[in-house]
Amino acid sequence: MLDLGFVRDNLQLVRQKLQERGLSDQLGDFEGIDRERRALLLEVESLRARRNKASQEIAFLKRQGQDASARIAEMKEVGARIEELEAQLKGREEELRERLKCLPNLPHPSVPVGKGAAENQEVRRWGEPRKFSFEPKAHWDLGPALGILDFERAAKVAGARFAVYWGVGARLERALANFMLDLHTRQHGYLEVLPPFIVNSSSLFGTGNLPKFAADLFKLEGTDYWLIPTAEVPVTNLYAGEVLEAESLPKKLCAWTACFRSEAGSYGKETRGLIRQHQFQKVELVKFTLPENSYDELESLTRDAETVLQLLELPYRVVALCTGDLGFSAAKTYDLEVWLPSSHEYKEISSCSNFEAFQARRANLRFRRSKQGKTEYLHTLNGSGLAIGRTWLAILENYQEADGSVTIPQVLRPYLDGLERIRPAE
RNA sequence: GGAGGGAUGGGUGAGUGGUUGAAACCGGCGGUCUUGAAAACCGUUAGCCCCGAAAGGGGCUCGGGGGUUCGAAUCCCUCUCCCUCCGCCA
Repeated sequence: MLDLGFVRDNLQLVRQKLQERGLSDQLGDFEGIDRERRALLLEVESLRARRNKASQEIAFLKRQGQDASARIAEMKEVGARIEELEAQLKGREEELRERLKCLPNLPHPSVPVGKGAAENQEVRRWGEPRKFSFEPKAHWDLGPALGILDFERAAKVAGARFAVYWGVGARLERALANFMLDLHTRQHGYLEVLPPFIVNSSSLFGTGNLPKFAADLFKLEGTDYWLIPTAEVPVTNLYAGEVLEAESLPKKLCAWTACFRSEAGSYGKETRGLIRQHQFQKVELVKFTLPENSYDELESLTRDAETVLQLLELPYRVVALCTGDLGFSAAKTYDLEVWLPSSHEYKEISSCSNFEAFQARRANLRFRRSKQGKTEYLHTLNGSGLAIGRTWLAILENYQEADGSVTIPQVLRPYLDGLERIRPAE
């Protein structure tokens, strides 16, 4: 959420940034409503001041055993007037809050201006896509042929966009989770946390998923519980409402969770394979930082995520999302895209973002520079490190052999009892 | 699922309609004393918002929301969370 005072003082800028995102002007008569709001507030508060003073007089008169009925009658009227004005004030505040809640974050000046994914800017590439001496297969052919991936039975027990992993397939998924968690906790200084996979709506508001994006989520019927679309939601809200010490920043957390997405509106898009599922696993990196450090922290967080791909020796590129492709809460985002030989393209496998104080304001995440200092909003960042399902499929496709077997990347072998290759089941 | 109890400032905890934004204690900060530290003593110690150039003035907040009242931390309703007991359960 943007700061009310900031929006008031920078309406032009906010309007321009909205436009750069390719969004229509949702501000409406922001200034007018705010002006009315402040006029009402002024009047209500002065009436309340009057009532407070009179209340003391009434108390005094009563204690003296004198008659206070005249003052009481007078205050009865004042009270009614206050009530009237309060209702109006509440209406104005509500209007402003509704607008503010639905306003996206402002893109950072370094974010390229553009309409959509086509105008994202490639920042760097790593690794050389392998030259195949045969036609590389897609993972949705390789996996089932190896007997480690099964969409039919998943459809039977759940439905479309679910998968069942069998045997080594399941182990590979688990090995990837362990490998990523070990890397980030041992080499990159993150603290592992295991959060709830179900959250309340207040947490989803904190990260910016609500109120606008309820359709992307699974809600548990008859409750205020939602399945998490990413560990970002529970982890970012861990310190909601708290005031942290500046010395405790940055806090670097990493979490393995299942993630659940309704994928409403994506019908017909990437329906085959593991790319777009209702349920997948992910290791998420989350940082809470000082405002002045957040952009450096974004660079290092992105590098931490890239390290996973480098160690797995999967070719990838880094792109800076343009204004038109940027998520609602993000001020700046780098996507990591892994090479997929079957489709001859780079496919998103991680998204690393700086949210600046946008989520901090919504979730009330603050810090203090000194004991007697003022509280300030901290900055939040997160990135996938990595999406496990997509890493799994990238390994299958990039490490496949002509006979349909798949070589296990070196770094994963210790997690699989030294297994070097997945071969078709007998 | 059933029955009961609770939520007050950084912490413990008092306060059951009127100078209570809130006692006391602990903690924190500043000081006195000391070579230094401890102890002791003294002082100080919530947040948010509005008006204002500032000085200053005002408002709101005792888990959230609503109500009663001239006036609510205190009374009523409701929601959330926590605790105890019973049942069930990994």
